[in-house]
Amino acid sequence: MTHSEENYLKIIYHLSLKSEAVVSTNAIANVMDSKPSSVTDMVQKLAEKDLVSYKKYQGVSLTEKGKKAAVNIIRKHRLWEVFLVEKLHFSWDEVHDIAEQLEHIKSEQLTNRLDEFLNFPTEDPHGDPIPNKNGEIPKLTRQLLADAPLQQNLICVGVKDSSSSFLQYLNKQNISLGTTLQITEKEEFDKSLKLVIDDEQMTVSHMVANNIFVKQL
Amino acid sequence: MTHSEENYLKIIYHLSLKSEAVVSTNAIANVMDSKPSSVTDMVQKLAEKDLVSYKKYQGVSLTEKGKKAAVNIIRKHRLWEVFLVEKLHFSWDEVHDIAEQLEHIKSEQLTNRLDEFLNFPTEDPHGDPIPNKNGEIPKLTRQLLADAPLQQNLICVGVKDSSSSFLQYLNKQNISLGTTLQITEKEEFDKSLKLVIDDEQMTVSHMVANNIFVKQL
DNA sequence: TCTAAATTTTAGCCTTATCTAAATTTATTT
DNA sequence: AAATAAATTTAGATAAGGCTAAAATTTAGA
Repeated sequence: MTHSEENYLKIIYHLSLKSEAVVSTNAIANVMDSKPSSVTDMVQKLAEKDLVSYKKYQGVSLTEKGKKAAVNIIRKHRLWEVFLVEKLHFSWDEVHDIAEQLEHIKSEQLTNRLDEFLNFPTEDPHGDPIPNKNGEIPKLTRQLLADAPLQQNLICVGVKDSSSSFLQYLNKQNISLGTTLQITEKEEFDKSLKLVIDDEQMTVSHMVANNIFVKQL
Repeated sequence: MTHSEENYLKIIYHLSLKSEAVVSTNAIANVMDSKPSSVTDMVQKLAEKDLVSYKKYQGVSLTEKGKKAAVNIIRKHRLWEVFLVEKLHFSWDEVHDIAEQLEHIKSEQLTNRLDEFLNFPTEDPHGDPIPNKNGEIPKLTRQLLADAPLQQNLICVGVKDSSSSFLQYLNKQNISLGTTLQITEKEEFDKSLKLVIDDEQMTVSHMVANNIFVKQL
Protein backbone atom coordinates (compact mmCIF):
# COMPACT_ATOMS: atom_id res chain seq x y z
CA MET A 1 0.00 0.00 0.00
CA THR A 2 1.31 3.47 -0.88
CA HIS A 3 1.51 6.44 1.48
CA SER A 4 -1.24 8.10 -0.44
CA GLU A 5 -3.58 5.14 -0.22
CA GLU A 6 -2.93 4.93 3.50
CA ASN A 7 -3.74 8.61 3.93
CA TYR A 8 -7.03 8.20 2.11
CA LEU A 9 -8.05 5.25 4.27
CA LYS A 10 -7.20 7.12 7.43
CA ILE A 11 -9.18 10.17 6.40
CA ILE A 12 -12.19 8.16 5.26
CA TYR A 13 -12.13 6.40 8.61
CA HIS A 14 -12.07 9.66 10.56
CA LEU A 15 -14.81 11.23 8.44
CA SER A 16 -17.12 8.25 8.76
CA LEU A 17 -16.77 8.35 12.55
CA LYS A 18 -17.60 12.04 12.67
CA SER A 19 -20.60 12.08 10.39
CA GLU A 20 -22.35 9.40 8.36
CA ALA A 21 -20.89 6.03 7.47
CA VAL A 22 -20.89 7.09 3.83
CA VAL A 23 -18.42 9.83 2.98
CA SER A 24 -18.65 12.22 0.05
CA THR A 25 -15.92 12.84 -2.48
CA ASN A 26 -16.02 16.52 -1.71
CA ALA A 27 -15.61 16.02 2.02
CA ILE A 28 -12.48 13.98 1.42
CA ALA A 29 -11.07 16.56 -0.98
CA ASN A 30 -11.62 19.30 1.59
CA VAL A 31 -9.76 17.48 4.34
CA MET A 32 -6.96 16.41 2.03
CA ASP A 33 -6.63 19.85 0.52
CA SER A 34 -6.90 18.39 -2.97
CA LYS A 35 -9.52 18.27 -5.72
CA PRO A 36 -12.66 16.09 -5.90
CA SER A 37 -11.50 14.67 -9.22
CA SER A 38 -8.30 13.40 -7.63
CA VAL A 39 -10.35 11.81 -4.89
CA THR A 40 -12.56 10.04 -7.42
CA ASP A 41 -9.51 8.52 -9.08
CA MET A 42 -8.05 7.25 -5.85
CA VAL A 43 -11.35 6.00 -4.50
CA GLN A 44 -11.84 3.91 -7.63
CA LYS A 45 -8.42 2.40 -7.11
CA LEU A 46 -9.19 1.62 -3.48
CA ALA A 47 -12.49 0.05 -4.53
CA GLU A 48 -10.67 -2.25 -6.95
CA LYS A 49 -8.46 -3.37 -4.08
CA ASP A 50 -11.57 -4.03 -2.00
CA LEU A 51 -10.56 -1.48 0.63
CA VAL A 52 -13.66 0.68 0.19
CA SER A 53 -17.08 0.10 -1.26
CA TYR A 54 -18.06 2.75 -3.71
CA LYS A 55 -20.94 3.54 -6.05
CA LYS A 56 -20.64 6.44 -8.45
CA TYR A 57 -22.13 9.64 -7.06
CA GLN A 58 -23.12 7.80 -3.86
CA GLY A 59 -20.01 8.26 -1.70
CA VAL A 60 -17.56 5.81 -0.13
CA SER A 61 -17.38 3.63 2.96
CA LEU A 62 -14.63 1.39 4.26
CA THR A 63 -14.87 -2.37 3.84
CA GLU A 64 -13.80 -4.57 6.75
CA LYS A 65 -10.43 -4.93 5.09
CA GLY A 66 -10.16 -1.17 4.66
CA LYS A 67 -11.21 -0.49 8.21
CA LYS A 68 -8.56 -2.86 9.52
CA ALA A 69 -5.89 -1.10 7.49
CA ALA A 70 -7.08 2.33 8.66
CA VAL A 71 -7.11 1.31 12.31
CA ASN A 72 -3.60 -0.05 11.98
CA ILE A 73 -2.34 3.25 10.60
CA ILE A 74 -4.06 5.14 13.41
CA ARG A 75 -2.49 2.73 15.90
CA LYS A 76 0.96 3.48 14.54
CA HIS A 77 0.34 7.22 14.45
CA ARG A 78 -0.76 7.34 18.08
CA LEU A 79 1.98 5.06 19.37
CA TRP A 80 4.60 7.25 17.74
CA GLU A 81 2.98 10.31 19.30
CA VAL A 82 3.33 8.72 22.71
CA PHE A 83 6.97 7.97 21.95
CA LEU A 84 7.67 11.52 20.84
CA VAL A 85 6.07 13.09 23.90
CA GLU A 86 7.11 10.62 26.60
CA LYS A 87 10.58 9.65 25.43
CA LEU A 88 11.77 12.56 23.31
CA HIS A 89 9.97 15.26 25.30
CA PHE A 90 8.15 16.93 22.45
CA SER A 91 5.08 18.92 23.43
CA TRP A 92 1.69 17.73 22.26
CA ASP A 93 1.34 20.41 19.64
CA GLU A 94 4.62 19.50 17.93
CA VAL A 95 4.14 15.81 17.33
CA HIS A 96 1.47 15.61 14.67
CA ASP A 97 3.54 16.27 11.56
CA ILE A 98 6.29 13.89 12.60
CA ALA A 99 3.83 11.14 13.53
CA GLU A 100 2.19 11.72 10.15
CA GLN A 101 5.44 10.52 8.59
CA LEU A 102 6.21 7.76 11.07
CA GLU A 103 2.78 6.17 10.69
CA HIS A 104 3.77 4.94 7.23
CA ILE A 105 6.76 2.88 8.36
CA LYS A 106 6.07 -0.72 7.43
CA SER A 107 6.99 -3.33 10.02
CA GLU A 108 4.44 -5.06 12.19
CA GLN A 109 7.22 -6.17 14.49
CA LEU A 110 8.39 -2.59 14.92
CA THR A 111 4.89 -1.44 15.83
CA ASN A 112 4.43 -4.18 18.39
CA ARG A 113 7.83 -3.69 19.98
CA LEU A 114 7.27 0.04 20.17
CA ASP A 115 3.92 -0.70 21.84
CA GLU A 116 5.69 -2.89 24.39
CA PHE A 117 8.49 -0.36 24.90
CA LEU A 118 5.88 2.27 25.73
CA ASN A 119 4.12 -0.14 28.07
CA PHE A 120 1.00 -0.69 25.97
CA PRO A 121 -0.48 2.81 26.30
CA THR A 122 -4.25 3.12 25.78
CA GLU A 123 -4.35 6.83 24.95
CA ASP A 124 -2.17 9.16 22.93
CA PRO A 125 -1.03 12.60 24.15
CA HIS A 126 -4.22 14.19 22.78
CA GLY A 127 -6.36 11.75 24.75
CA ASP A 128 -7.38 9.64 21.77
CA PRO A 129 -7.61 5.87 22.25
CA ILE A 130 -4.85 3.65 20.82
CA PRO A 131 -6.06 0.48 19.06
CA ASN A 132 -4.31 -2.65 20.30
CA LYS A 133 -2.51 -5.29 18.24
CA ASN A 134 -5.87 -6.87 17.32
CA GLY A 135 -7.43 -3.60 16.23
CA GLU A 136 -9.62 -3.29 19.32
CA ILE A 137 -10.12 0.28 20.45
CA PRO A 138 -10.31 0.88 24.21
CA LYS A 139 -13.41 2.69 25.51
CA LEU A 140 -12.70 6.03 27.10
CA THR A 141 -14.11 7.34 30.37
CA ARG A 142 -13.46 10.93 29.42
CA GLN A 143 -16.10 13.57 28.71
CA LEU A 144 -16.14 17.04 27.20
CA LEU A 145 -15.35 19.89 29.56
CA ALA A 146 -18.56 21.51 28.30
CA ASP A 147 -20.55 18.52 29.63
CA ALA A 148 -18.71 18.07 32.93
CA PRO A 149 -20.33 18.84 36.32
CA LEU A 150 -19.71 21.96 38.44
CA GLN A 151 -17.37 22.06 41.43
CA GLN A 152 -15.81 18.68 40.66
CA ASN A 153 -12.08 18.07 40.49
CA LEU A 154 -11.39 17.43 36.83
CA ILE A 155 -8.21 16.44 35.04
CA CYS A 156 -7.56 17.43 31.46
CA VAL A 157 -6.90 14.30 29.39
CA GLY A 158 -7.13 15.42 25.80
CA VAL A 159 -8.58 17.55 23.04
CA LYS A 160 -11.08 16.97 20.27
CA ASP A 161 -9.70 19.54 17.85
CA SER A 162 -5.97 18.95 17.73
CA SER A 163 -5.19 21.75 15.29
CA SER A 164 -1.91 23.43 16.00
CA SER A 165 -3.58 26.79 16.61
CA PHE A 166 -5.91 25.35 19.25
CA LEU A 167 -3.07 23.53 21.01
CA GLN A 168 -1.04 26.72 21.01
CA TYR A 169 -3.99 28.62 22.48
CA LEU A 170 -4.13 26.04 25.28
CA ASN A 171 -0.43 26.36 25.96
CA LYS A 172 -0.87 30.10 26.27
CA GLN A 173 -3.68 29.58 28.80
CA ASN A 174 -1.47 27.12 30.70
CA ILE A 175 -3.84 24.25 30.03
CA SER A 176 -2.13 20.99 29.16
CA LEU A 177 -2.44 17.26 29.59
CA GLY A 178 -2.72 16.57 33.31
CA THR A 179 -3.90 20.03 34.32
CA THR A 180 -6.48 19.82 37.12
CA LEU A 181 -9.33 22.28 37.33
CA GLN A 182 -12.85 22.92 38.58
CA ILE A 183 -15.82 24.53 36.87
CA THR A 184 -17.24 27.22 39.14
CA GLU A 185 -19.99 28.59 36.93
CA LYS A 186 -21.73 27.91 33.63
CA GLU A 187 -23.04 30.98 31.81
CA GLU A 188 -26.48 30.20 30.34
CA PHE A 189 -26.35 32.88 27.67
CA ASP A 190 -23.23 31.92 25.69
CA LYS A 191 -22.43 28.65 27.46
CA SER A 192 -19.02 29.97 28.51
CA LEU A 193 -17.44 28.50 31.66
CA LYS A 194 -15.70 30.03 34.66
CA LEU A 195 -12.83 27.80 35.74
CA VAL A 196 -10.35 27.62 38.57
CA ILE A 197 -6.90 26.36 37.65
CA ASP A 198 -4.22 26.40 40.38
CA ASP A 199 -6.29 28.91 42.37
CA GLU A 200 -6.41 31.18 39.34
CA GLN A 201 -9.77 32.19 37.90
CA MET A 202 -10.36 32.20 34.18
CA THR A 203 -13.11 32.03 31.58
CA VAL A 204 -13.29 29.86 28.48
CA SER A 205 -15.80 30.00 25.63
CA HIS A 206 -18.14 27.16 24.80
CA MET A 207 -16.15 26.54 21.66
CA VAL A 208 -13.07 25.86 23.74
CA ALA A 209 -14.89 23.87 26.43
CA ASN A 210 -16.41 21.72 23.73
CA ASN A 211 -12.96 20.72 22.50
CA ILE A 212 -11.31 19.73 25.76
CA PHE A 213 -11.71 16.26 27.24
CA VAL A 214 -11.62 15.78 31.03
CA LYS A 215 -12.02 12.96 33.52
CA GLN A 216 -13.47 13.25 37.04
CA LEU A 217 -10.91 12.60 39.73
CA MET B 1 14.28 16.02 -1.34
CA THR B 2 12.49 12.80 -2.31
CA HIS B 3 13.20 9.34 -0.88
CA SER B 4 14.68 8.36 -4.20
CA GLU B 5 17.05 11.31 -4.35
CA GLU B 6 18.16 10.60 -0.80
CA ASN B 7 18.87 6.97 -1.66
CA TYR B 8 20.99 7.99 -4.60
CA LEU B 9 23.03 10.40 -2.51
CA LYS B 10 23.60 7.78 0.16
CA ILE B 11 24.73 5.19 -2.35
CA ILE B 12 27.00 7.57 -4.21
CA TYR B 13 28.56 8.50 -0.87
CA HIS B 14 29.20 4.86 0.07
CA LEU B 15 30.61 4.00 -3.34
CA SER B 16 32.98 6.94 -3.40
CA LEU B 17 34.35 5.94 0.00
CA LYS B 18 34.94 2.37 -1.12
CA SER B 19 36.61 3.05 -4.45
CA GLU B 20 37.39 6.23 -6.32
CA ALA B 21 35.90 9.62 -5.67
CA VAL B 22 34.19 9.45 -9.07
CA VAL B 23 31.46 6.84 -9.34
CA SER B 24 30.19 5.22 -12.54
CA THR B 25 26.58 5.06 -13.63
CA ASN B 26 26.82 1.30 -13.87
CA ALA B 27 28.14 0.88 -10.35
CA ILE B 28 25.21 2.85 -9.00
CA ALA B 29 22.73 0.83 -11.03
CA ASN B 30 24.21 -2.41 -9.69
CA VAL B 31 23.92 -1.41 -6.07
CA MET B 32 20.43 0.02 -6.55
CA ASP B 33 19.25 -2.97 -8.49
CA SER B 34 18.00 -0.73 -11.27
CA LYS B 35 19.14 0.20 -14.78
CA PRO B 36 21.96 2.52 -15.85
CA SER B 37 19.51 4.57 -17.88
CA SER B 38 17.43 5.27 -14.78
CA VAL B 39 20.58 6.30 -12.96
CA THR B 40 21.50 8.74 -15.70
CA ASP B 41 18.11 10.42 -15.41
CA MET B 42 18.37 10.83 -11.68
CA VAL B 43 21.99 11.91 -11.72
CA GLN B 44 21.13 14.69 -14.16
CA LYS B 45 18.42 15.85 -11.82
CA LEU B 46 20.80 15.79 -8.85
CA ALA B 47 23.35 17.75 -10.87
CA GLU B 48 20.74 20.42 -11.60
CA LYS B 49 20.13 20.72 -7.89
CA ASP B 50 23.87 21.06 -7.33
CA LEU B 51 24.02 17.92 -5.19
CA VAL B 52 26.46 16.10 -7.47
CA SER B 53 28.89 17.19 -10.13
CA TYR B 54 28.51 15.24 -13.30
CA LYS B 55 30.01 15.16 -16.77
CA LYS B 56 28.53 12.90 -19.40
CA TYR B 57 30.31 9.53 -19.63
CA GLN B 58 32.70 10.65 -16.85
CA GLY B 59 30.85 9.52 -13.73
CA VAL B 60 29.52 11.40 -10.71
CA SER B 61 30.85 12.78 -7.46
CA LEU B 62 29.12 14.52 -4.58
CA THR B 63 29.36 18.28 -4.16
CA GLU B 64 29.83 19.68 -0.67
CA LYS B 65 26.10 20.21 -0.50
CA GLY B 66 25.44 16.63 -1.62
CA LYS B 67 27.94 15.22 0.83
CA LYS B 68 26.30 17.07 3.69
CA ALA B 69 22.93 15.67 2.73
CA ALA B 70 24.31 12.13 2.40
CA VAL B 71 26.02 12.28 5.78
CA ASN B 72 22.82 13.48 7.38
CA ILE B 73 20.89 10.51 5.97
CA ILE B 74 23.58 8.13 7.20
CA ARG B 75 23.44 9.80 10.60
CA LYS B 76 19.70 9.18 10.79
CA HIS B 77 20.01 5.60 9.57
CA ARG B 78 22.60 4.71 12.18
CA LEU B 79 20.85 6.48 15.04
CA TRP B 80 17.65 4.57 14.29
CA GLU B 81 19.63 1.33 14.21
CA VAL B 82 20.93 2.05 17.69
CA PHE B 83 17.38 2.76 18.82
CA LEU B 84 16.05 -0.46 17.34
CA VAL B 85 18.76 -2.62 18.91
CA GLU B 86 19.16 -0.92 22.27
CA LYS B 87 15.61 0.11 23.04
CA LEU B 88 13.42 -2.27 21.06
CA HIS B 89 15.76 -5.27 21.36
CA PHE B 90 16.01 -6.13 17.70
CA SER B 91 19.08 -8.13 16.74
CA TRP B 92 21.67 -6.51 14.50
CA ASP B 93 20.66 -8.51 11.45
CA GLU B 94 17.02 -7.36 11.62
CA VAL B 95 17.40 -3.62 11.75
CA HIS B 96 18.62 -2.65 8.31
CA ASP B 97 15.34 -2.67 6.39
CA ILE B 98 13.49 -0.77 9.06
CA ALA B 99 16.26 1.82 9.40
CA GLU B 100 16.18 2.14 5.63
CA GLN B 101 12.65 3.49 6.01
CA LEU B 102 13.22 5.54 9.13
CA GLU B 103 16.21 7.38 7.67
CA HIS B 104 13.85 9.33 5.41
CA ILE B 105 11.79 10.89 8.19
CA LYS B 106 12.19 14.64 7.92
CA SER B 107 12.67 16.53 11.16
CA GLU B 108 16.00 17.84 12.31
CA GLN B 109 14.60 18.22 15.79
CA LEU B 110 13.56 14.58 15.83
CA THR B 111 17.03 13.44 14.82
CA ASN B 112 18.74 15.53 17.44
CA ARG B 113 16.38 14.49 20.22
CA LEU B 114 16.77 10.86 19.27
CA ASP B 115 20.54 11.36 19.40
CA GLU B 116 20.20 12.80 22.89
CA PHE B 117 17.78 10.07 24.00
CA LEU B 118 20.34 7.47 22.93
CA ASN B 119 23.10 9.36 24.73
CA PHE B 120 24.99 10.55 21.66
CA PRO B 121 26.27 7.18 20.46
CA THR B 122 29.38 7.21 18.26
CA GLU B 123 28.89 3.81 16.62
CA ASP B 124 25.90 1.90 15.31
CA PRO B 125 25.24 -1.80 16.08
CA HIS B 126 27.40 -2.84 13.10
CA GLY B 127 30.33 -0.82 14.42
CA ASP B 128 30.02 1.99 11.88
CA PRO B 129 30.65 5.54 13.06
CA ILE B 130 27.68 7.88 13.58
CA PRO B 131 28.15 11.44 12.26
CA ASN B 132 27.31 14.09 14.84
CA LYS B 133 24.94 17.05 14.49
CA ASN B 134 27.60 18.98 12.56
CA GLY B 135 28.33 16.16 10.16
CA GLU B 136 31.65 15.26 11.78
CA ILE B 137 32.42 11.55 11.69
CA PRO B 138 34.25 10.11 14.70
CA LYS B 139 37.49 8.22 14.00
CA LEU B 140 37.35 4.57 14.90
CA THR B 141 39.99 2.64 16.77
CA ARG B 142 38.75 -0.66 15.43
CA GLN B 143 40.65 -2.97 13.04
CA LEU B 144 39.79 -6.04 11.00
CA LEU B 145 40.02 -9.35 12.84
CA ALA B 146 42.23 -10.52 9.98
CA ASP B 147 44.76 -7.80 10.83
CA ALA B 148 44.65 -8.10 14.64
CA PRO B 149 47.57 -9.46 16.68
CA LEU B 150 47.82 -12.98 18.17
CA GLN B 151 47.07 -13.78 21.84
CA GLN B 152 45.49 -10.41 22.52
CA ASN B 153 42.12 -9.95 24.18
CA LEU B 154 39.88 -8.59 21.44
CA ILE B 155 36.29 -7.41 21.52
CA CYS B 156 34.05 -7.69 18.51
CA VAL B 157 32.71 -4.23 17.63
CA GLY B 158 31.23 -4.58 14.17
CA VAL B 159 31.16 -6.03 10.70
CA LYS B 160 32.19 -4.76 7.29
CA ASP B 161 29.72 -6.84 5.27
CA SER B 162 26.36 -6.39 6.97
CA SER B 163 24.43 -8.67 4.63
CA SER B 164 21.73 -10.59 6.37
CA SER B 165 23.30 -13.94 5.48
CA PHE B 166 26.63 -12.99 7.02
CA LEU B 167 25.03 -11.71 10.19
CA GLN B 168 23.03 -14.90 10.46
CA TYR B 169 26.22 -16.94 10.04
CA LEU B 170 27.74 -15.00 12.91
CA ASN B 171 24.72 -15.59 15.10
CA LYS B 172 25.04 -19.31 14.42
CA GLN B 173 28.69 -19.21 15.48
CA ASN B 174 27.75 -17.28 18.61
CA ILE B 175 29.71 -14.25 17.54
CA SER B 176 27.99 -10.96 18.22
CA LEU B 177 28.66 -7.37 19.21
CA GLY B 178 30.61 -7.46 22.47
CA THR B 179 31.93 -10.99 22.11
CA THR B 180 35.50 -11.23 23.42
CA LEU B 181 38.03 -13.55 21.82
CA GLN B 182 41.71 -14.25 21.19
CA ILE B 183 43.49 -15.34 18.06
CA THR B 184 45.65 -18.39 18.84
CA GLU B 185 47.03 -19.15 15.42
CA LYS B 186 47.18 -17.74 11.89
CA GLU B 187 47.35 -20.32 9.10
CA GLU B 188 49.78 -19.09 6.41
CA PHE B 189 48.32 -21.18 3.62
CA ASP B 190 44.68 -19.97 3.49
CA LYS B 191 44.91 -17.16 6.05
CA SER B 192 42.30 -18.83 8.23
CA LEU B 193 42.38 -18.09 11.98
CA LYS B 194 42.09 -20.28 15.06
CA LEU B 195 40.12 -18.45 17.75
CA VAL B 196 39.22 -18.99 21.36
CA ILE B 197 35.79 -17.71 22.37
CA ASP B 198 34.62 -18.41 25.93
CA ASP B 199 37.22 -21.17 26.26
CA GLU B 200 35.85 -22.81 23.11
CA GLN B 201 38.16 -23.33 20.13
CA MET B 202 37.00 -22.56 16.63
CA THR B 203 38.28 -21.74 13.14
CA VAL B 204 37.16 -18.98 10.81
CA SER B 205 38.11 -18.42 7.18
CA HIS B 206 39.97 -15.35 5.97
CA MET B 207 36.81 -14.20 4.26
CA VAL B 208 35.04 -14.11 7.60
CA ALA B 209 37.98 -12.62 9.52
CA ASN B 210 38.24 -9.89 6.92
CA ASN B 211 34.67 -8.82 7.61
CA ILE B 212 34.72 -8.59 11.39
CA PHE B 213 35.91 -5.49 13.20
CA VAL B 214 37.56 -5.80 16.63
CA LYS B 215 39.19 -3.55 19.20
CA GLN B 216 42.04 -4.48 21.51
CA LEU B 217 40.99 -4.53 25.14
C1' DT C 1 45.31 2.51 -35.49
C1' DC C 2 41.16 0.52 -36.08
C1' DT C 3 37.61 -2.40 -34.65
C1' DA C 4 35.01 -4.90 -31.05
C1' DA C 5 33.28 -4.81 -26.55
C1' DA C 6 31.71 -2.44 -22.71
C1' DT C 7 29.68 1.53 -20.85
C1' DT C 8 26.67 5.36 -20.93
C1' DT C 9 23.15 8.22 -22.78
C1' DT C 10 18.98 9.24 -25.46
C1' DA C 11 14.33 8.40 -26.93
C1' DG C 12 10.04 6.79 -26.13
C1' DC C 13 6.82 4.45 -23.08
C1' DC C 14 4.60 3.08 -18.46
C1' DT C 15 2.69 3.95 -13.71
C1' DT C 16 1.27 6.81 -9.79
C1' DA C 17 -0.76 10.77 -8.10
C1' DT C 18 -1.99 14.97 -9.13
C1' DC C 19 -4.41 18.87 -11.74
C1' DT C 20 -7.91 21.68 -14.93
C1' DA C 21 -11.77 21.89 -17.72
C1' DA C 22 -15.73 19.85 -19.47
C1' DA C 23 -19.51 16.67 -19.01
C1' DT C 24 -22.75 14.30 -16.23
C1' DT C 25 -25.68 13.26 -12.35
C1' DT C 26 -28.20 14.59 -8.28
C1' DA C 27 -30.40 18.12 -5.46
C1' DT C 28 -32.95 22.30 -4.90
C1' DT C 29 -35.96 25.94 -5.94
C1' DT C 30 -39.30 28.38 -7.96
C1' DA D 1 -41.91 19.75 -13.41
C1' DA D 2 -38.51 22.55 -15.42
C1' DA D 3 -34.59 25.14 -14.52
C1' DT D 4 -30.78 26.06 -12.05
C1' DA D 5 -27.27 25.01 -8.69
C1' DA D 6 -24.23 21.86 -6.56
C1' DA D 7 -21.71 17.77 -6.48
C1' DT D 8 -19.32 14.24 -8.89
C1' DT D 9 -17.11 11.99 -12.65
C1' DT D 10 -14.59 11.78 -17.09
C1' DA D 11 -11.02 13.23 -20.24
C1' DG D 12 -6.76 14.85 -21.09
C1' DA D 13 -2.37 16.88 -19.20
C1' DT D 14 1.75 17.05 -16.15
C1' DA D 15 5.70 15.62 -13.21
C1' DA D 16 8.44 12.02 -10.81
C1' DG D 17 10.63 7.79 -11.18
C1' DG D 18 11.48 3.90 -13.57
C1' DC D 19 11.93 0.61 -17.82
C1' DT D 20 13.47 -1.17 -22.72
C1' DA D 21 15.68 -0.67 -26.92
C1' DA D 22 18.58 1.87 -29.74
C1' DA D 23 22.26 5.23 -30.40
C1' DA D 24 26.51 7.30 -28.95
C1' DT D 25 30.88 7.32 -26.59
C1' DT D 26 34.80 5.36 -24.40
C1' DT D 27 38.01 1.59 -23.59
C1' DA D 28 40.60 -2.21 -24.92
C1' DG D 29 42.43 -5.64 -28.07
C1' DA D 30 44.63 -7.11 -32.26
